[in-house]
Amino acid sequence: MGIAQRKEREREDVRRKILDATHELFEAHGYENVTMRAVADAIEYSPTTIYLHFANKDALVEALCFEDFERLSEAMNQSPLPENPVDRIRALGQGYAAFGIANPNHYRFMFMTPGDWKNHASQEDAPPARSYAVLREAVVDAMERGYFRKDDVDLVSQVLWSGIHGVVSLVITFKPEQFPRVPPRPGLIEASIEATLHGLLIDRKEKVR
Amino acid sequence: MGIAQRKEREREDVRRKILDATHELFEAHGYENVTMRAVADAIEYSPTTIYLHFANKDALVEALCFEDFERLSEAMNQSPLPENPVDRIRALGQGYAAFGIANPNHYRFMFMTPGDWKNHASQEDAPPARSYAVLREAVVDAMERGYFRKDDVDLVSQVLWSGIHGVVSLVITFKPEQFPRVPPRPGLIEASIEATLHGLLIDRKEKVR
DNA sequence: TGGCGATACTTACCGTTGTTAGGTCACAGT
DNA sequence: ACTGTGACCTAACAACGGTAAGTATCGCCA
Repeated sequence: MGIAQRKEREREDVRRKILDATHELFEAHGYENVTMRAVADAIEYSPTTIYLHFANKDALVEALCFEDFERLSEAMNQSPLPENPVDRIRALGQGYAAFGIANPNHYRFMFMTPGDWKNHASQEDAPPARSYAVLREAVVDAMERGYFRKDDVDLVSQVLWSGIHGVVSLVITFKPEQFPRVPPRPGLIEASIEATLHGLLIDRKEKVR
Repeated sequence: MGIAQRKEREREDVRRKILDATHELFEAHGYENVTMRAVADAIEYSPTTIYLHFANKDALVEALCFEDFERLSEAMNQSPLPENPVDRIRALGQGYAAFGIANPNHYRFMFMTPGDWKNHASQEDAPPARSYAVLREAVVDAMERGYFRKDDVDLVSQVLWSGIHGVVSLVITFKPEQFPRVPPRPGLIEASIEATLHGLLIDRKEKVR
């Protein structure tokens, strides 16, 4: 019965081609300049073929978005994470920021564009929830080990997340070369992480770095 | 010579109508659902008339954006600002956040969408620069009066700005009703401001509130 | 071997978008 | 009264996301 499997494989190949082509177009031209026809041209199929694999453009981009969350998750867990929870939060933030800066168009769609994908994304096992869970765990750890004041874990996690997200999205939106008057300062990412962390730490004189 | 003035006034009236109609459509349906034809319908002119006042859709939205920056500036300076620089930063942050939450579609275009308007926006007297200048001044004040460590003023200003921007943009993107698993915690805005502030303050035991 | 049914894929089209070309028409200046 | 300017509209363009209906290919069973 190798035939059915071969057909399935071929189908998967086309799907992969579509996703890869979309990924590249995304990266090169951003979301609003990615058209179904451009994707079709890139993979050398007619535009309608895409609809055999994805219900519509939203579904296609959503699928791509899910893969990007996987990549983000990898970027955040890439080096072995420090055992110390505060250092771990630092490392997570750095990985997160590096991903966002390196993939601005993807980041923009993932975190700066409203869309229905969130309904699926809020499921327990979805990649977005997993990345958040890693941060949350570090926060729990930091509280248990006395680095952070015991508080609403999600509140503190969201303070940390929104802090780093603010830096990344600001840098993405106001690209230095386009906004020359007050360009994002070098070291802004580190400074932001440190400021938020120090604001959350119980005793700032404690040796954390 | 009242004729030329009357014509100029009429012309300005149409321009105002266009901007007001766009503003309302923006608020009601968000950026991507605002079409030139919808604006034209709203003001009871043909679509082409809009092009007599604005070069294209981008220029129209950019003009609207500038007016929004004025409104943001007002929202931030609405109540008499506290004399204490730290309290002032708090008040500025609250005003900023309130504006963003109340006008998510406008905020999204102002701070979460790249565009060429930034080239104009970076001019000294443009509203975006003015809002930033108010914050910056508070930071200078806070440093001079010993609340903040003396440091790169723009770096610290941007840390504060990106902190509050992160909260606002996250709340806008992940609307609680659409992202039910981990909705933004109540008090997130205040907690974020406080965390960043405490992280920047020289002596956290100092009585600042 | 020849016909059948399913699946992959395309062409042609629909309505809508931003935008432009070209024409109409009122009206102020001479 | 004539003319030219400018406001305004109709009609159309190309490109978009998406659909309907057709063609062709290929494995399967007689």
